[in-house]
Amino acid sequence: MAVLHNQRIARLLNEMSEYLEVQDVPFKPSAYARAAGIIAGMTDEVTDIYDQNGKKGLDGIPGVGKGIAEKIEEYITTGSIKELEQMKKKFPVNVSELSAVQGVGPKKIAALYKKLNIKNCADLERAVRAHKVAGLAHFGKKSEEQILKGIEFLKKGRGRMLLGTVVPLAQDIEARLRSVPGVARVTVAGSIRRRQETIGDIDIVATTAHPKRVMDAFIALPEVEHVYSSGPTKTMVRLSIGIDADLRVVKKDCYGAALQYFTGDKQHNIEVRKIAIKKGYKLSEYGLFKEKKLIAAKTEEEIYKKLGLAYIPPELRTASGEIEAARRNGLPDLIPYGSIRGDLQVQTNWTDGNASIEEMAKAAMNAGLEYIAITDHTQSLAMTGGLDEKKLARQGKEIDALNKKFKQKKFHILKSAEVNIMKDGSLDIFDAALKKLDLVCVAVHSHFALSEKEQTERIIRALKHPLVNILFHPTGRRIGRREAYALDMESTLRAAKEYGVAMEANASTDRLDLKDAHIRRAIELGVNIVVNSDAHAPGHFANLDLAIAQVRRGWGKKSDVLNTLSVDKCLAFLKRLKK
DNA sequence: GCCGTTTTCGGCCCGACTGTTTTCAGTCG
Repeated sequence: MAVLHNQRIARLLNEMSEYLEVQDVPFKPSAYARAAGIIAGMTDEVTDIYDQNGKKGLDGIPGVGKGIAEKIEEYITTGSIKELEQMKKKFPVNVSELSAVQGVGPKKIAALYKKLNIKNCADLERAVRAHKVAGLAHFGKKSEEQILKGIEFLKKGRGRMLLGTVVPLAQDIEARLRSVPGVARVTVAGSIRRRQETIGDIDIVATTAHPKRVMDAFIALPEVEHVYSSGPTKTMVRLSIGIDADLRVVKKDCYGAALQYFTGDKQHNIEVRKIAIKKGYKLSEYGLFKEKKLIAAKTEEEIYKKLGLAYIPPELRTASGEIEAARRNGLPDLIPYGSIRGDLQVQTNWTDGNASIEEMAKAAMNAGLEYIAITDHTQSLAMTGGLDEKKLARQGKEIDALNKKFKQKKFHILKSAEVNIMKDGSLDIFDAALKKLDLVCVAVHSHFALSEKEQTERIIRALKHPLVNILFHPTGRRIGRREAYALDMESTLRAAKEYGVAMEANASTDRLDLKDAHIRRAIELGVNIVVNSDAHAPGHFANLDLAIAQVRRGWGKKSDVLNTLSVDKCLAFLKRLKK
């Protein structure tokens, strides 16, 4: 609940920022966007701060001053912000929808509205297809092509939401349904339970002796916008955030069968049911039956067991070899959630993070971590104020001092950097400075459009560098926003193995990069994985489990992931890899 | 609209890249 509230305030401030920006208002947009970013990453509840200390308390939040504090207060007390509503009236354009199109920003949105009365993506697509856009100032043929491509991409991702967006909401709904009197169990199943990177709808299984009470509570949730259908065992609704949710209520005795039925993906379920048929059984959401006799239904474990299979963890139920492996008892012992001991990608306010090194360290400690690596951007990523050799040295001194301070707490801060890989595969920091770091991490942030051959050669050259330990977000994709750059993953992974570089499983909600399939291949090739949050704010350490989920989907064990080790062992391992 | 060991007023993050231009606006994060 807490997180959702902050997200909501952050979204509103972001909207303020967008509308101010299209109106070419100077400086205010970045002030609003900054405040939104900070609030989105906060672990404390803004409404709690307001309840306890009023506007003064809000003023104390970094990035929030008198003006924005007033807006937040207005939102908390009245549910809307007058100025935002007025701006929307004056400029009736879906700014967030249009700016989601790659290459379309505030200036272009303003021009498109003023010249062609374009208010949303549908308008834009029509205008582009009629070639009305190319004539405008600063728009040409290529702009039209780019816009069309951007719109197509958005359409492909339509209707699916990020795992990291949906999980907190689903867990929140789960908790609220569980508190309904008479409810025995509630579990979110479906693609969320499998921890798939994007989610099409929320499937919930509940057991109770009083189905109607749960259904009524479900329909009465404030998030419910529309009820498609509702009966004693199944209710389907649309939630206001733009995703459907289904609640299925079964008797306590067939809980396992229902869960099994609603968790596996389509193909997994078909395969499992085929096995049942072969053995003379029938499998449904009500149980495993021989003729009419119930064989198993209470737990998933007993159902799989009766079918001659080991228990298959939800993340693996995708019909990609898990059933054969379960039959010969060859499933991997998956890395447990919560087993990361140190986070090796953390940004701070030295560049584009929004908290100090000390604040991030404290948040990491609170999240149960034993160490973090500070990995701010380097100089060629100018928009983030990337660090050069001098600044890296200065930052190193600050880290030394903090390590002294945290000595009794046995918490360790490592010196590192997210070193930018240049177009030719070289790094933008001299080796002499890199040698002073505890570990060197590299990443691509530009020249996304190189051919597959060029991109692969470029990255492999960086991996070959004798000081490089980890490749961050190896494919550069942003789910639903930007495709991965063209990259020969097989060659890249083989190079990582040869040159002793670990691959990151990045937990940022729209990255999840490497993704499950690549992780699985990496592990097959003996490449080590590192699970990182890519935290830019104290609240982001909570994302680590999202990447652990992807490692699990990639059949990863604890021993495949280097930062499940203690800080000393992890560093020693990375050094040994390089030899 | 926010912020302050250069400032309570006057700055606002330091740049690369693309596609549009014919010297530069707009986007990216």
